[in-house]
Amino acid sequence: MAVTIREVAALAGVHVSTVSRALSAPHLVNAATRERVMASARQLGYRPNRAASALTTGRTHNLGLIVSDIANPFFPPLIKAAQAYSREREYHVFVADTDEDPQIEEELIRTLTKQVDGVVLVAPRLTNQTIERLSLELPFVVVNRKVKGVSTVLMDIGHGTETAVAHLCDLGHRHLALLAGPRTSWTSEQMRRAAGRAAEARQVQLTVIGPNAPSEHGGTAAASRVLASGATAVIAYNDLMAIGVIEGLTEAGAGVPGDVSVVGVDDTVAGRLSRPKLTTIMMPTAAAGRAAVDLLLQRIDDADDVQAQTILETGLTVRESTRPPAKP
Amino acid sequence: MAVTIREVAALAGVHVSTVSRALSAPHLVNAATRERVMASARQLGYRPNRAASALTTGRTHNLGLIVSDIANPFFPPLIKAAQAYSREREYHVFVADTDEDPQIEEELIRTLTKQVDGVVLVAPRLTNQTIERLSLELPFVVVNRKVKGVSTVLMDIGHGTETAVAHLCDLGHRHLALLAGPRTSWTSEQMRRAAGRAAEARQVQLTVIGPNAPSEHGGTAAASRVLASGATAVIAYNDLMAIGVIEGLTEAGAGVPGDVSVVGVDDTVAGRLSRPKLTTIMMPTAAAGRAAVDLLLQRIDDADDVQAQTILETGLTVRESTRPPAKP
DNA sequence: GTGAAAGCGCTAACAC
DNA sequence: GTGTTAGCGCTTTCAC
Repeated sequence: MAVTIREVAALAGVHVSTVSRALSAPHLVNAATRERVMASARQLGYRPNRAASALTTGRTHNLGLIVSDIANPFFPPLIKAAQAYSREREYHVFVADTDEDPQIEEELIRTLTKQVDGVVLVAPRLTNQTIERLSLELPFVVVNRKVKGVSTVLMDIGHGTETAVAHLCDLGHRHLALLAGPRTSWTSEQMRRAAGRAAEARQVQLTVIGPNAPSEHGGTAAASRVLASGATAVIAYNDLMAIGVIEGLTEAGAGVPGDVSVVGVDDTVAGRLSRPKLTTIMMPTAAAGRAAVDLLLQRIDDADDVQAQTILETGLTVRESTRPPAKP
Repeated sequence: MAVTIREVAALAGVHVSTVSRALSAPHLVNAATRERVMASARQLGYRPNRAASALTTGRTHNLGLIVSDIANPFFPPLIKAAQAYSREREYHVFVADTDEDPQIEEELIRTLTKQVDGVVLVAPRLTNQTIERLSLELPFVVVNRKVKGVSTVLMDIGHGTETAVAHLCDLGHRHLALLAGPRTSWTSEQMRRAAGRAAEARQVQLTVIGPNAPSEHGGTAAASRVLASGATAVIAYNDLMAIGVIEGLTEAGAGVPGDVSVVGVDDTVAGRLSRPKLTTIMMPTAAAGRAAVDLLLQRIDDADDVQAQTILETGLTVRESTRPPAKP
């Protein structure tokens, strides 16, 4: 076994409790002894055993980060930022992937409960009710969802959607299709509403298609319905779905952006790399990752169960997949 | 605090140790009492506190997974597979990103040591010597690296590289460039050797350029040197770099694959999505993730420090970025 | 300012 | 087959 607080105490010629204090509450300890303790600790290469301290303090210094699909390029920048920021704040993070399955999600939270001080749920597939229930036992921060009593980080997709609709209308489109995401996605619901409002305001037709799987395949599968609807422009739930629908449309003989314009959401590498380069609603994923951890630690440290909320701006990145509609 | 083994014991009318046994060594307990214990546990929603049991058993049931850059599309499928497989085996995984920085990598391993039963190092940036030293304190599995005394999962990039060289030679190329990766990358070194051998065997010229950053930027930055070398085909260290060099070449007026052919490595979504679609050496990332966890758990459970090794096959995925050289 | 002692939740000898 | 006991490494009263 590795070096313990005992050995540090022995070397420094003090009691273990003094070592403990020197390390976690330095101001309670004489400067001279503190120095001696620190020196011994350094010399022995002492590293506190967090499992042990978790037992007494109830603080594990670990966080959970639960996402629906790590392989979706939306998540990695968020995970990366959350993890880097946690490391700065001396927290480790368990990253878990639920494969879009609410049951796995709940089970994961359950088994993680004892091992973490809090959990960040990104775009959960769980119902609000379930999240509310679980949040009684453990601090949560939810990203892209509103849940009563739970701190949230929201990316203002409503605004981004309006901008996208405006962009398409300005190009001259009069009939838009919206490819919805998973049924329990808050983001998808926000998009639907915002698109509905914006379309009405501008007097253009809107066809909602879905729910669809938030993947390339979800997009290709929806292509025929887009064509059947007669829409000349489509806004997809995310970049992956947008790329998929472009494939599907192209295969069906409809050019993008020649015949149909396509807008994605997330602004992932995928959209930047695929051709035509995707016009997409930018989601501030890295900022969201940091903000979520920030809120979570705040909640953990203060324990005044204040429900905080951070709203992040979205924007429209116009590239090559949108263009005025073909003249009939 | 949540429900403990004590309360379960009280409800079942037995001693805590009986509960502990019923849960972790059921065969040591009378079937009837076991049932009673189980029932009580279920009724109270008891979940063992792993931090506590870690303290006595020395087993945390956690693993560490350390990668250089989560945002590199090479990693997510590996992480996803490793995590899903760990979950099946009742392990949680800490995922950490080192930002390509060996110092962060070492520090991360150090702080993780007490909290995990073992660590998977994917394409580490640390020196073999450092890894050997660290492996004395904790079981390791290294992916795409050979380290004395440490179990490894290798993707046979040498073979993939030979296949790629053969493919380019068959197309008629007589001068190839190899864009090397980071200096401490085992994969890069294997590629260099295999490409050297294969080029010599086929009597074609090979120019090695690098080291380069394993990113798009690393690729664009190297484009001018590719052009200067006079090579008509280039094999890049990974897909990202390949995409970058294509951008760089295109900007410099050299068409891909018209003037120069480009081969990537990894077979990520990025390569499939970008245009021209990338010809690339396929790396079995998901399989590697599972294999790594498998080896690690084996090592943890058996403790006979046998050094195991799993070799995974690579292959060549031919798409649009390679073509016969332009006639001079 | 520092030491002594109890205890976090659990497991692992050792009795019986 | 089950209870008793000690103790994992650390923190935290409580004395002094």
